[in-house]
Amino acid sequence: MQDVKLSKILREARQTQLALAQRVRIVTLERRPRFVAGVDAAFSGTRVIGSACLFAYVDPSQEYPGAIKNKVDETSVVQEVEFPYVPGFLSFREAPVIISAIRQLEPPPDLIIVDGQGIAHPRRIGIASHIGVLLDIPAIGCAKSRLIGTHLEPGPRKGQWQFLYDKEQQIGAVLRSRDNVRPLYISPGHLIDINGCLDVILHTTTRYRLPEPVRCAHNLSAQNKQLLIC
DNA sequence: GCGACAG
DNA sequence: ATCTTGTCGC
Repeated sequence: MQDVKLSKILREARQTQLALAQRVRIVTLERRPRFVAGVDAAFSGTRVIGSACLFAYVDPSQEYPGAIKNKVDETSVVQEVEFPYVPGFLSFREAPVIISAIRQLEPPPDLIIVDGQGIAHPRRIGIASHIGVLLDIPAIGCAKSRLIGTHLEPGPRKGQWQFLYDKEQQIGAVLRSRDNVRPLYISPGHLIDINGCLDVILHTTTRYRLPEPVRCAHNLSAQNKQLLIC
């Protein structure tokens, strides 16, 4: 990626995003997911490690069974990094490997929680929406910090939240996933709405700030990164 | 023109 | 994201 061509590359990437954004659907989740996947990526030199962890968290026929921690499957894929990190274009850097990892999960996930934004993005197509649309699977954006939007400070207790706005539009929620921790920036990726996102995130988060599937994927990526170095 | 800016 | 030890706080 040479700087001289970066502007041209971003121009094309932007067009891709505008097309994908047309396909994003924010709707009420039809049924509670049974197989929930968490995904993340780690970097080492010129390579990127994408990981996906699948959990059978939610009982579709009953109330959420609480902190079930039964991992069903986990996958990891290594690729050469081919895109720089540019705010607003994260998906072109991380989505390819992550999608490869997700495709190897058995069984396929009913929902995916992505480390990044969903529609809380300048063009409403953050990495969670990007992945959700390409795979046609419900997806949630679960970011550790803000990309765009304004919001009131949510209360200090777990479960307290505030809407994230872009102008007058509600694009997500700022959620306290644990008592006294920095809030998470939650936003619909695809085939789900804000309420659905809060419902799933709260029921997949146990004793840490991040939802268990995402935490697992993060650890797996870091672990494989080490194996890659040695 | 000056900041802001997921991972 | 990554480079990195000890340390402040609940």
